[in-house]
Amino acid sequence: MDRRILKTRQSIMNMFVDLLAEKGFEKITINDIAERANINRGTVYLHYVDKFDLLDKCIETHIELLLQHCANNADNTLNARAFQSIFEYLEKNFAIYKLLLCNEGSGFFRNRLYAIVAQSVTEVICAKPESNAFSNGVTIHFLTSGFIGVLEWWINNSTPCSAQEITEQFLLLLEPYTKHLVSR
Amino acid sequence: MDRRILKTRQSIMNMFVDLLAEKGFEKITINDIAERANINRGTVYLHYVDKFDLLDKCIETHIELLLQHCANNADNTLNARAFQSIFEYLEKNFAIYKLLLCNEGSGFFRNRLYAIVAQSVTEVICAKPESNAFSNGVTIHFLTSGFIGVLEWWINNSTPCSAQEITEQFLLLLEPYTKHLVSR
DNA sequence: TTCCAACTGTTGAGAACTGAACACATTACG
DNA sequence: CGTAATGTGTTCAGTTCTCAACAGTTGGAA
Repeated sequence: MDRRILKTRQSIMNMFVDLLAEKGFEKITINDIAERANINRGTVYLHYVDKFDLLDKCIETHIELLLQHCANNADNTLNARAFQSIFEYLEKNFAIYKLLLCNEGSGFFRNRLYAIVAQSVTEVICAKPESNAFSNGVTIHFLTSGFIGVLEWWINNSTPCSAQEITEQFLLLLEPYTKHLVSR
Repeated sequence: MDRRILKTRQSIMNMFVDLLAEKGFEKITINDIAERANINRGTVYLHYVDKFDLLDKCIETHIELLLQHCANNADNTLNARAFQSIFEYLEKNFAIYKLLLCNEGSGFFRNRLYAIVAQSVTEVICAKPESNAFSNGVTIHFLTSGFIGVLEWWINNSTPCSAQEITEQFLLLLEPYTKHLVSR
């Protein structure tokens, strides 16, 4: 891709996240973003239709980065390493993900993450021979919701424990239900 | 000016100074600069004919910035405030000016600065009624050289004292000769 | 209310930058 | 020695970004 596009989008996204932290989504204007990013106002519209679209794309990008990080650090999507990888990445980029998960985005980010996690869980569970459509649905959403809940709690409370500790705790909780599902 | 030009030149200059500190002028290639600045190699040639030209323009730019800083902080070019302003600016941008003054640039920067200072001194001295072409020449170059010498010593020894101290010391040295020239 | 300032979203012409290619020079290395 | 690798400086068609202008909307102060 043309490096101008990459630079422009990166600049816009970064300044957008900064502004999100400073004044909240409502009060952000396209002018603000353009000014901060040192970019012509019209250029913003070449990449995003409006600031809602920018928020969407921003969330999408950070979901992408999160998944990419996991793919690099863990072979499977559902093992101890993968979980810890997620927690570590969120910890490292705490400021951004705190914003996306809680204050702003009004659930968009959570929903996207939920869908992705649910998909991964589904793949693991439905691969098992003793699968049953109904009980599977319950299990999948129980596990997914549980995981997202832990994650939100951890971020909302400003990572009160280390990534390793939360991973261990979470795996401990998971064990009784899914001994045969999650590879350690 | 088109903001793309400003951004491009700024990026090139910054990376150039970084590389200057890292490997020295000789070993820098246009490829290095383009890569670091995240810019197409050809674009470098749109702004600078080669790396020597880049060094020239770099020096010129930093001379410009130095003068601009002085203009903002002191009304006259030759008073106590102006001198301190220079020392303060050099101190703040120590890394860059150390490079330009000493290691690289092989005297270009010094010469440019010398000319500018000499010009200022000349204007002050020749405005005095008792001016005399010959003795003026001696005085001008004695004062200019003295000032540049102090400045080089201060930078080469990594600013061994504060900007205020060096200014005071310098003005003290200056006093006997130019009591009637320099306004305090 | 009216007015004013700020923001939005769009357009067009033109400038800056892009990648890719080119021929040529210099350097490193078997 | 040859030759492979790396760097130089230039060109070109195509893309992105810029500035300036536009009409329309919104929100707050007089």
